[in-house]
Amino acid sequence: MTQALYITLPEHFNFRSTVYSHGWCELAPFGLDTENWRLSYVFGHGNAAIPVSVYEQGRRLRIDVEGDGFDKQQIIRDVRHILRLDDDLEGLYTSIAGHERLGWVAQKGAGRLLRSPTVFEDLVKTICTTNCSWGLTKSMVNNLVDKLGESGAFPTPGAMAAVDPDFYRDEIRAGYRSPYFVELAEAVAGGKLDPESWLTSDLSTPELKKEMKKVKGVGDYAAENLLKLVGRYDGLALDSWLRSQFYKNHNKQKPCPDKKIERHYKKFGQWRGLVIWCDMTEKWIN
DNA sequence: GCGTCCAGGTCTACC
DNA sequence: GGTAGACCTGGACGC
Repeated sequence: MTQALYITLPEHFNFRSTVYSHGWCELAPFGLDTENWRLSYVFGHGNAAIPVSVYEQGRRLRIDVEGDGFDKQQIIRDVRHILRLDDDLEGLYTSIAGHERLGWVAQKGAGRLLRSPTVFEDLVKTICTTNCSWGLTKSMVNNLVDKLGESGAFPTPGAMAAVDPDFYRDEIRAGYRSPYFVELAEAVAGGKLDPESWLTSDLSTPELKKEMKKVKGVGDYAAENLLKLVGRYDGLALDSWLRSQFYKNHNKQKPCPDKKIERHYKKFGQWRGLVIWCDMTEKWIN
């Protein structure tokens, strides 16, 4: 049985640019049907797995939900969260106003970065992006969902804490990250760490970054990527891909120190992390 | 077939 | 605070 829910879309929202904002739409339990332009996801609510399919219908977003007995308001809250529907990007658009190269961002209503329903899931996925190819990232995340998730949903901290490092090495193919996942899952499941609190933290960005880096496997890049996903854009989150794109677009293909990249985007202030991301991913969106 | 390199980096030991 | 070396995996590449 399929039920439909609807959300009225805000101004300056672009469904496709949000879905394509970064690689998250390729990571389970997300799925993308580009023929019909539907984004699918499997929510884990309690012990239930709830598959949904999200697509545009005029200025509304339609959510097809499989099954019954689910909490409609929670589904709507979660969809608003993953698509960043309540994010205010006026500051971003103001910071790039009149900029020749970046005019398309405001024009398209781009700048919203797709995220998972929980910071925990984004944290685990971010660790899966470090020091490996994108193909291996997808493989690790697929394995987590297939082997530890409930009916296609992303595994809970409890489920991830219930297996040992050998399981992560042998089944998830997580390599040296294996003990990091056990330690993280145990801390979250045991209440010692609450990544969800990062969404509303009063800490300054440098202090919050420091907190994030206490998690094993989270360094500068991973922390700054997570900061973007909790709505703070004053870190560039430089990784090998972003650096190579900068060299191609702004430095005649030649490598340069990170400080030069930082200088280039300094003028965009607290929005610089989002500006560099939009600047380097223009071809994905347009 | 085999060895090397490197990808959406981070940790630890050492200075 | 800065840096060298180690670290899983798997695909690409050269030989």
